[in-house]
Amino acid sequence: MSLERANAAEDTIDLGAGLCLHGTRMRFDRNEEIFGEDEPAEYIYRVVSGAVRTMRFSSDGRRQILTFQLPGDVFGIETDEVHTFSAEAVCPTEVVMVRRSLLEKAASDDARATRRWLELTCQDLRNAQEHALILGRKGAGERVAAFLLRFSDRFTRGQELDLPMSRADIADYLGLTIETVSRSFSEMERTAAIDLPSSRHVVLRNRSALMQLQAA
Amino acid sequence: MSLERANAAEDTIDLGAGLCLHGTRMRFDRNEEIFGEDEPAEYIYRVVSGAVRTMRFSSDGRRQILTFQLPGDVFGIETDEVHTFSAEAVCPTEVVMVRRSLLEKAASDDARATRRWLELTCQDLRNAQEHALILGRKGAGERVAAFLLRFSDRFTRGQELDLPMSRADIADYLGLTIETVSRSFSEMERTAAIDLPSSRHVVLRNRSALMQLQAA
DNA sequence: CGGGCGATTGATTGCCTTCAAACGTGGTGG
DNA sequence: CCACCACGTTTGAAGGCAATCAATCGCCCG
Repeated sequence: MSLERANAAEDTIDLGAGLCLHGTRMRFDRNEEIFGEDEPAEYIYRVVSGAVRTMRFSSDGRRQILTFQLPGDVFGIETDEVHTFSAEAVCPTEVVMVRRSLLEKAASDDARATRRWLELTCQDLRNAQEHALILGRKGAGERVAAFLLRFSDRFTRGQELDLPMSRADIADYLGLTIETVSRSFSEMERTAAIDLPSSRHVVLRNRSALMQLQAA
Repeated sequence: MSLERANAAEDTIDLGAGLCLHGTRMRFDRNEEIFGEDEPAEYIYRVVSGAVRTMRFSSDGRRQILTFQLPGDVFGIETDEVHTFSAEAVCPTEVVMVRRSLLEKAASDDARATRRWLELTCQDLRNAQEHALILGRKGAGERVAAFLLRFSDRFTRGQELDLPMSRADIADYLGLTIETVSRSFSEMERTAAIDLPSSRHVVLRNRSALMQLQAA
């Protein structure tokens, strides 16, 4: 019984102050689309396990990854009726999806829900601005170092991170090419800032060296 | 009497639905700081005339301009207690500043105020994401063309725009150097996409050519 | 008329991209 | 169980685009 309740509790998006929106759990395969740009925004999402990328495409097909969403992150909540970006699973991923109408209802019933929604959006905005700083004013090595440090808190166990995403994903997040990202990793390994036991597994050997590298 | 009321009405920030926050008008000289990063966020602002740039600096001093705020635009409203970016007047500028506590009060009294706040933040987020696409995936000419088109609706009279900002500002907004921006303008003039009667005055001669140029 | 600042133009450098090839690993079928 | 294939990654060589360095121009203001 308490187990049932615990499971039920997990299929929600928590807005704090005891406000939980109930939704349904959903699985997505690697590279499967969760929603597309210009599609009606019917649901909001929370990552349960795995990882999600949100992205936009330029008219000639170049891809810019806007964010990586990790377990616990909420995404897809815009005030717009239509998604302004698309979202895909980076790897096999579980999400909870909640009808947007439930969020709208909660927001009109309880001011704290709107407030929480606002705070989530502000957080996204700060992240986007930090991202703009990286894209506009940093060199390749600096971008990759900043990437590792930015996500080291999130998918880390000690100093070891397991990257769920490919080099192509990192490249499209940082505005670089696959090759340049790979070279930056190799360079960091040669300078003993990191270890690369495998391409997706990074060990931060010298965090302060990374901090210095990142310092655009 | 009616004139007095009209003037008073202008010293407000309008949240829609009849919600107006009263503030005080303020003038800033060219390049004068309005607020700085990490300063307590005591006020929110609306541009009355002139133009404002918001920006962040990397640790070694490189500047990234995040947005240009034009008359009518509201800026400086974050949920954070502290500004995460700084703001300066691009040219002699008038703003209305409203105590943040007034906004917080309005938001806790009226759900529509929070909702409006949320919508403004979402708009900022969309702009930031569009900006990321430009910074991450476009070449120099494409960036400058996108810049002209993006702002052509705002400070335009017909096909003529008066840029309030310097080449340095444009460069720091687009993640380029002054020289590259200048060369892009010259190139556009040579290909008859624009005219440049003076460095701050641009005439859009061939809008579809610009659209094509921008198409990353 | 002279000074200063912003903008333009030119020459060169350097970093990242592009093109190309080899490597390694995980998965599949023989 | 091993061979083979596909795909992601790494590495190398060459080229291109924007940054840098440097000089001139034009304009506003004193």
